Amino acid sequence: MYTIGQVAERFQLPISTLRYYDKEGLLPGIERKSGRRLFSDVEIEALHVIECLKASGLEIREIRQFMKWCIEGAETYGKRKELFEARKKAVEEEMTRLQKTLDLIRFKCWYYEQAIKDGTEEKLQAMIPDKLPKKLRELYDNGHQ
Amino acid sequence: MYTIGQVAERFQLPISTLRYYDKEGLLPGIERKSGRRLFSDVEIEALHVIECLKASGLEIREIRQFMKWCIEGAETYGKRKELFEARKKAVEEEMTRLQKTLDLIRFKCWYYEQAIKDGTEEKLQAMIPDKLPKKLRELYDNGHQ
DNA sequence: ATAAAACCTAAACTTGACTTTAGGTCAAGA
DNA sequence: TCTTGACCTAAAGTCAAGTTTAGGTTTTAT
Repeated sequence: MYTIGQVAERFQLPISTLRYYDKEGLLPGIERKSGRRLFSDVEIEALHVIECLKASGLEIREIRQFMKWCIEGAETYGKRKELFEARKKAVEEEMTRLQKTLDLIRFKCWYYEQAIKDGTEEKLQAMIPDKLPKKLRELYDNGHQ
Repeated sequence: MYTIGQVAERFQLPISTLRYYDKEGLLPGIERKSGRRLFSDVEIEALHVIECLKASGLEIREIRQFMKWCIEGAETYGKRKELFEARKKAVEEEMTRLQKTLDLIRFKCWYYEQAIKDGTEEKLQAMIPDKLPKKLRELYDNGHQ
């Protein structure tokens, strides 16, 4: 059993955030001793899942719904699985988007490197439409679809 | 030259968002004709960069700073390059984080699949600590570092 | 010429996820 | 015992990134 301070330290989260999660129903059935929250391994695991779902882009209110399903037991296995399947898809799409973002960023890094190395921006801008090396041209185009 | 409506359509953004970007200084020096904004290729390119920087996690106020640097000309090449280098690092880190998130999500998908297929949650939970196939065990651990 | 569609501004409002504040309770060490 | 640090709640505040509203102007199609 851990105090709220110990858990905050372990997850590197402010205590106020843990209280907020509890208030929002993300830690249903957490034990109390004379008013103080007692975090057990169940809550530690819940916090791992909360961080995972948050990182996947899920909102607090949807995480609360998931926690409700957990309490309802076996009858909600299907809903819970579908939720994670949907998060999988969302995260995969976000990674694809970030990969495209990265392509354009890499192009811009190269672009400014050239600009610093050998000339004015004007020269370079004239260069983009047709004289770009094939690989960089692809990076540029990727960023602009 | 494009109207705000045409650009909104092209980028699939609400018109109000384009006005907001302009108000926040993200489209410096945009032309006007009798009060109406006229988007040229310069603004189209700016919007591509705005979407890229936003996707990388940059805030509006920092994108405004970047746009100011663009106006200042060649003397800010260094600052602009450093900004993109920093965004590259940030996006790479985010992708690493999302990969870990995905590992845990995949584990949860598998977990609920098992739960639905062959039994109660209790049996499964007892199974996690030691009887997990090696590959899934790794997924689980990845999600909990 | 006129009416609808597209545009404009300023200012207020919204939303989500916290954080801060104010005022109090509890417990462990000196 | 006392006091200090860790904890508690409710309610208000904050912040970013828009969105909505209200009232007005301009363009375009009939």
